[in-house]
Amino acid sequence: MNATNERTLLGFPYVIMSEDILASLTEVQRQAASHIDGPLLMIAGPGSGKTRVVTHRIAYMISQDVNPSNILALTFTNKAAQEMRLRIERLVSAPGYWMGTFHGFCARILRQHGNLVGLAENFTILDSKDSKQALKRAIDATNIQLTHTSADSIAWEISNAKSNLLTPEEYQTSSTNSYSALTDVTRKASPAYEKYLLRSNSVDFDDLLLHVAVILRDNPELRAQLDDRYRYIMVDEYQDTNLAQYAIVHALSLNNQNLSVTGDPDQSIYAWRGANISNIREFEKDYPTAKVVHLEQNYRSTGKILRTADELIAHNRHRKPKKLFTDNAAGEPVRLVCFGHPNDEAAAIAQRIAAEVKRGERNYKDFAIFFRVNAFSRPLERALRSQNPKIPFQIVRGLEFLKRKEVKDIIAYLHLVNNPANNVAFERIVNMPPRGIGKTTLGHLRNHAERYQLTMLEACREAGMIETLSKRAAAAISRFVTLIDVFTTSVHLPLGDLIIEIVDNCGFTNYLEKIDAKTGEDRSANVDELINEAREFQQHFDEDKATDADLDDAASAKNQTDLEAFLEQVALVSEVDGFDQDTNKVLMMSLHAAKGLEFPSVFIVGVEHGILPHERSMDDDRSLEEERRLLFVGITRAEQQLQISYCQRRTFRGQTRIASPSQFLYELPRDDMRCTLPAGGLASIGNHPNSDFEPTADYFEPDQSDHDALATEEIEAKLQQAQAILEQAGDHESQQPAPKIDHLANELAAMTNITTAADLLASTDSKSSQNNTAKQIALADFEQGMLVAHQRYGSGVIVSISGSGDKRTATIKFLDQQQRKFRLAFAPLMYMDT
DNA sequence: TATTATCCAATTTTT
DNA sequence: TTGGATAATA
Repeated sequence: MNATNERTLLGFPYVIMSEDILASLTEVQRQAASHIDGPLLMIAGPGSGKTRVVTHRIAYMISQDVNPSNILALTFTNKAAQEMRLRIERLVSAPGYWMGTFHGFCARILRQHGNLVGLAENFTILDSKDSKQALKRAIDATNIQLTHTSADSIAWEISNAKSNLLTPEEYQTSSTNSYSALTDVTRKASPAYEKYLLRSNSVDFDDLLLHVAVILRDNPELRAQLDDRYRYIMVDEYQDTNLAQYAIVHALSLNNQNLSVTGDPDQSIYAWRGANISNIREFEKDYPTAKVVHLEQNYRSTGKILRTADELIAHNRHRKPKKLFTDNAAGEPVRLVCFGHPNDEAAAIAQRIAAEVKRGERNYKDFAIFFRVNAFSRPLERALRSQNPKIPFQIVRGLEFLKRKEVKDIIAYLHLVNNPANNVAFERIVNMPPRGIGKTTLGHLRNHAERYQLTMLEACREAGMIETLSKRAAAAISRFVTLIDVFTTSVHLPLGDLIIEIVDNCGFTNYLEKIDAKTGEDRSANVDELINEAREFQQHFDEDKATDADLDDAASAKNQTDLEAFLEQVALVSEVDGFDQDTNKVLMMSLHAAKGLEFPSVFIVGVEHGILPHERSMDDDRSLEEERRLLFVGITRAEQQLQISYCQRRTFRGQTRIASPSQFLYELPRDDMRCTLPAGGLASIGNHPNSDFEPTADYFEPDQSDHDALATEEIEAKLQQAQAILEQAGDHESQQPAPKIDHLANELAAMTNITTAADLLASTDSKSSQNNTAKQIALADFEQGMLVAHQRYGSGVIVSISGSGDKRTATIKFLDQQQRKFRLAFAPLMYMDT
C-alpha cells in the first residue's frame, strides 16, 4: 500500500511516495521512522542521526494520512523546534502540526483553559528574575523571618517542588524526609508567593508546567479531549524531562498511546533542575509494548574523538554499558593541552583559528568554543578580538539585551498594559523613570491594595481616598494612572509604534539620554534594538497568521494579540535560541547550550578541578556523573577536531588562583591523544604551584598525522625559492656566515617589503598602547611557510609557530639545513611580503 | 524623594 | 569583577 502525499510546486500538483521519505535512511533508522502507532522508544547516541529520524518520521506519518493537527512534537528549545520544522518542510508540505517547547505548549493550553486554575487568558509569564522579585515581595508582605535562609534558596526549593509535581498545598504536607529550616520557611513563603502570582495573573516557568499537569489531572473530560486532539505525541530529549513534563505527556497518552520519545541517558545534563533520568530508563516499564530502537552508529565524529568520548563515559557506573562506534576515519588525534593562564589558553586558540582560516582550511563558523561557566568567555573574547584581523565571534547567550534594565523596564510597561493585574511589572516601573512615587507612598498603596484585595493599579485609582497619602503623592500617582490608561488605548498600534509612544511619553527617552550623556553608555541603542525586534516579530507573526489561517483551532495564533504573543516569546526565549549558525562567526557557549549542535572543530576550555566537575557537583555520585556527561556532550559535538585544555592558574572574581586539571582528564585515552603537558604530565601540577607552563614547543610542532606540519617537500621548495631570490639579488654566497648576510638582509630590505618586529620594538616606547598594537600586528604577520631573513643566519623558512605575545616563537629552517627557534618579538628577523 | 556612596554578596548550568 | 541592596546625604 503506497500512501501518497500531494503537494504543489509552483502551482503544479505532484506526488511524493512514502518510500521516498524513508529511502535515505539506514535500516535501523527506518525501523524507527516507519513506526507510527503504539509507543516507541528511541535511544539515540550522539551523532546517530536522531533528528533525521524524527523529522523523517513526522513526514512519513503525514504521507500516511495522519492528520497533521493530531501531531504534537515537543522539543527542549525553540531552536531545536525551528530546525526540525525546517527539515520537515523539505520533505513534506504539511502545516498544522504543533512543534515547540514544553513551556510554549503549556502556555498555549493555559491561554485556553487557565480559568480552571484561576488564570485569565492574558496572564503574564515571569522570568526567573521577576519571579524572584515577586517572591521577595510576598515574603516582605507576610513578615516571614529569613533566618539562615535566603530568598534565593527558597526560590530554588519552590522551583524544585513544582518540578516534582508538588503543588504549594501538597508541599505543606509532603514528607520531606527531614525537617529543615529551609522547608519550614518555604512552607510559609510558598503559599504567599502563590497568592501573589495568582493575584498578579502571572505564572513562573514551573507554573506553566504544573498548572497544566493539574488541569489534566482534575478535569477528565478535558484531558480526554486533548488526548484525542494530540493523538500522536513525540518528545525529544526525553532524558531531560522532569516529573511535571512526564505527567503531562502521559496524561495526553492514555487513550492514544502513540507516544514516541527519543533521548540518550548519557546526555542527561539537567538533573540539577529536576530532570529525571528514570523517565527514559523506565519507559519500557511504563509501556511494556513499546518498540525499542537503538541508534548507536555515529556519523558525526572521527574515530579518535568518539573513542575519547566513549572511554570517558564508561567511567559512569550508574549506566547501562553501551559501545559507540563509527565507520568514519580515525582522524587527527584529540589534543590535550595545558596552559599557564586563561589568557594563554585563549591566545593559543585564537591563533590556531586564525591560522587555519588564513590557510583556507576552515571558515570561522567551523569553530566552537565551549566552557563550563559563562564567565570564562571573557579572556576568549579579548583574544579573538585582538587577533589581526579580528576573529568574528558570537557568544550564545540568547538575546542578552532583553535582560538589560532599560529593556526590561519597557517590557514591563507592555506587560502592565497587557495585564493590568501584573503587580510585578507595576512595582518595576511605577517610579521608573523617577516620578515622585517613593518608598513610603508605595507602602501606603500596598496596604490599601491588601486591605481591599485590589491590584496595585486599582489601588492607584483610589489614591485620592487614601488618607495617609500626601496630596503631592496622590497627584503623582494619578498622573501615572493616566499615563498607563493612555498607553492602554494605544494597544492596537503596531508594536514598534506602541513602544515608541510609551518610551516618549513616560519620559524614558529623556531619562536615558541624560544617563547616556553622563556615563557615556548607549542605553538608548538597546531601546532602539527592542523596537526593531518588536517590528520584526510582528512581521513574522502576521505572516504566520496568514499561513495558518486555515487552521480550525480556536487557540491558534490568530486569536492571540500581537502584544501578548510578543511578550510570551520574549519570556520564553532561551540562551540557545538567539544565534544563527550560518553567519561566519566563531561560536562560544556553555557546555549546556552546546547540546544538540555539531561543529567541525571544537575547543573545550577550563577543564579544571572544581570547574568541571563543578565544586557544587562533586559531593555525590549522581551529580558527579552528570558533570561527566556534560563533558561527554561537549566532546561529542566535534566532527573532526577537538582540543581539551586546562590552566595552571585561573583568575576568578578578581583574584588569580592555582588551578589543577579535572579528574576527568585522567580518564581519557591519553595514549591516543596528542598531549602537550608539563613534564610529569597531568599530575605534575600540584607539585609546582608556581610553574608557568607554556606549551610553546610541542603545541604547534609538526606532527605527521596533522596537517599543521609543513611538509618536508614544501620546506625544501621554499628554501629553493629563497635561494633563487638571493641569486637574483646578485649574492651567490648566501650561505656564508654573519657579516655578508647582514649585507644580504639590507639588500632584501631594499627590494621587497620587509618588516622587522625588532625594529618596531626598538623604535617605539613599548608602554604606549598604540605601539603595542603595532607590535602585535607585526608579530601576527609572521606565519608558517614564510620566507624570512635573520641577521646572523641568513634566509630560511618558518616551519612552525607557537606561543603568543612576547612568547610567540618561530621554528625556522635555514639554508644551512639547521632548524632554530626564535622569539619573534626579539629576534632580528625580517620577512618577505611576497 | 532622589541621588550618590558604600558595602556586600555571590558567581553553574536554563525553560 | 559584577550587580544589587542598603545607607547617607542633598
